[in-house]
Amino acid sequence: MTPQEILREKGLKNTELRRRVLSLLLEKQDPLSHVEIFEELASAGQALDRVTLYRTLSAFSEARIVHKVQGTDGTVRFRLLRASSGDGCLGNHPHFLCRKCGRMSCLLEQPLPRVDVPAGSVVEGKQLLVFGLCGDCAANKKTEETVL
Amino acid sequence: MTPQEILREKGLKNTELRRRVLSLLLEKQDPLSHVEIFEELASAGQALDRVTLYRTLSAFSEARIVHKVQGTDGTVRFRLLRASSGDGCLGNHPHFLCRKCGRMSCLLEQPLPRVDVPAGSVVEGKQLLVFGLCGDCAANKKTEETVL
DNA sequence: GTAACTGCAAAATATTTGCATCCTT
DNA sequence: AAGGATGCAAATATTTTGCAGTTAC
Repeated sequence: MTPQEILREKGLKNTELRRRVLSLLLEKQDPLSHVEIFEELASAGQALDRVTLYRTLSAFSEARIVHKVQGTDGTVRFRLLRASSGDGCLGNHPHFLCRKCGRMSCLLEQPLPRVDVPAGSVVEGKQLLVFGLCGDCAANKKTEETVL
Repeated sequence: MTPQEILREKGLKNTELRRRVLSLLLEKQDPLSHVEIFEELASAGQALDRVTLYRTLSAFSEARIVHKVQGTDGTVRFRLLRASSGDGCLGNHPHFLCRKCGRMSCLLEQPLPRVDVPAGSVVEGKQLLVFGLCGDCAANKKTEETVL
């Protein structure tokens, strides 16, 4: 799906910023933070307002174009959902967060476990976050230690 | 374990604020946020500095007196670990967060699932957060809907 | 034309740092 | 006495709100 198609389907206006954010999310299939998106777009040259980006991401989240993933680093990240993502991503899978480089990735193939909650509680969703070092950072760390 | 004993065991100085924070965490066995702790102690009458509380909670976290739980609401909460908690809490269990009242509770009896990560990654920990409505809020919500 | 969206200013919130002072050990 | 802990001021970072002007439809 193209950015235009996504926006049209959700009844959101087809503006340049929104297209750019969606293009970026389509390109990088991992969850991206507000800051990552801001810097990526800003470094691509164009002027960009943080406030508008906040509102854009909220709008996308409410329209269920993206899902929000809360990292153990305190930062929320956003990733495309469903058809838009091209991989049928529903958001209901674990995520991996590298504490060194801060990159988050989806562990798409794995299910979330069933969790029993106290009687009377209503479960609306769940998030499973695994953190540690990604392959790259684990490899570099080894190198650093060898060097030192 | 008493606050004094916990502090002594970890080699932290036995100050009044620290004792008060630990007493509170011992009393309420659920994870509490910075704000919750601040307000609870402040409403108990005594003067209290936010900065000191931040530093106190960091110190507890580094000393592994507490563990940090990141909520999907963006707020970190703290709970006693191990012997101090009286229930052998190691932090490695799911948590439930009520999106209405904001209370978080530990689902102590349940394990965290095994998660496969890409080859080369190093797993240091994981957090499973279930969110929705707690028993109280679910019950009240029903009432509200009936009334309306 | 109209509602939605944007961009700027500013407010509100959250967290961190520096430093002088105080207190526990 | 000495190092750790505190409290205040201030810097920094993050997110939200208001509003006037602009744009997509």
